[in-house]
Amino acid sequence: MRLEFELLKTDHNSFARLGKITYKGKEYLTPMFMPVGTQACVKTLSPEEVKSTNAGIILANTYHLWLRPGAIVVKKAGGLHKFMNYHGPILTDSGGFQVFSLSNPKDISEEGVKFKNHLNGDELLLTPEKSIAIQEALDSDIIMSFDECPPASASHEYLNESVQRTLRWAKRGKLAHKTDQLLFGIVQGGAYEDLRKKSALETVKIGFDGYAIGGVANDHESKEDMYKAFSYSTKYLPENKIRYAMGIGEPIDIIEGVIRGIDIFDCVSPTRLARHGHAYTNNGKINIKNAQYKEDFTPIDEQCHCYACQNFSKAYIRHLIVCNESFGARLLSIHNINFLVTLTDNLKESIKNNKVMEFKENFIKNYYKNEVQNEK
RNA sequence: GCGGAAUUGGUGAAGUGGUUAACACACUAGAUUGUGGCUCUAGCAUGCGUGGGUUCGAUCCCCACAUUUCGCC
Repeated sequence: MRLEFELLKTDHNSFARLGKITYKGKEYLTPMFMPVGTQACVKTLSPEEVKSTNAGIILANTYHLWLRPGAIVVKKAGGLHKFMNYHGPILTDSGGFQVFSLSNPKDISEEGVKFKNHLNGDELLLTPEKSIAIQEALDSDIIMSFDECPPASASHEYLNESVQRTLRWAKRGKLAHKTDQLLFGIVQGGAYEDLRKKSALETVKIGFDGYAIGGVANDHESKEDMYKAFSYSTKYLPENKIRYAMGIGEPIDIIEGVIRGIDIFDCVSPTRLARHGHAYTNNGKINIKNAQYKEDFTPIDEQCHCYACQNFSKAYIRHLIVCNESFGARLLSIHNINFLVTLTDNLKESIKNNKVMEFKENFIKNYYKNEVQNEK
């Protein structure tokens, strides 16, 4: 096994968990936030800059690397780690999310999903076996089962069928899997407890090295529904395996996820928001393009230890973003990833002290302070 | 000094004797959750150089002035 997980402690007042991942002799604690590097690159950042944020695992995407440069090219390069010169743990998404974002329901069959290659229009078929084969060629450390990721607004009837299909695909993927890479199963079922329960129990029965919660935050569903999906899933998952909330999230969603027993998270938002000029702070999200920062020569966050905050002012970063200089997106990406990693570090501390609920109250008080004032 | 042309938001500009002055850029905000990397959404001239006149009605027609520009002396 490339990577071991050990549950160290559970919070006394919630389902929050402190865990330890061991990889190549190095230890990484959970809860953990994983930055996304879809095309074998965390957008705008070098591997050194990614490491400077203290991020552990990073993500790459099967679908995108399959199209470009091709799984064979990455294999010839010696695998993803060598290809992109990142030697920490890497997780690959199965392409399941692209089922949701790039295809129509009618393109989904028992065999797999038909895609139109978004680059040249070629018709492609992705199947559970193919997804596993590509991920094995990429040689990431954690690979994901190929799932269907329907919108949360789908009917109970559709979600039920979808859960069944995802289970059949999970079995096929597990059968096809031959390497020592960890294989994670994915729980679906929208915000319905019966479906999440069935999906979780059946997925566990198949037996995976970790379990993900999918189908959340993909349809502008309410936060309440998202948190239900977390609770209804983790409730039926084994204690000694990693739980992973796919595509989450915003700071508050990470906190709520941790409280409901989730260990790892990934999200594009720190890097995408960075490219669009937004920065996370403990006092809420700011848009650094706002005119009020034009002559603000203080860092984004006085307390922050990231490279951007240690060396540059809001006025300078604003200037870079306004002028479309890529260094601006890079600095904000470093800051935003660092912010989420620090958030999960703070969560680890509060789990140790059984103070997760207090931490959440405090965080909300500061983070949404300005919005509350504006409402008054 | 004489003659011609021009003058429309921060910018480049379209336009018409008749309801809310096109479009683009810039600007001002907002959005973004398993990333199709510069995207999407909204706002932004109570006014068309200034002053008069003609007209039911003028940014548009007429006159004067100002400014810019071209040519000539």
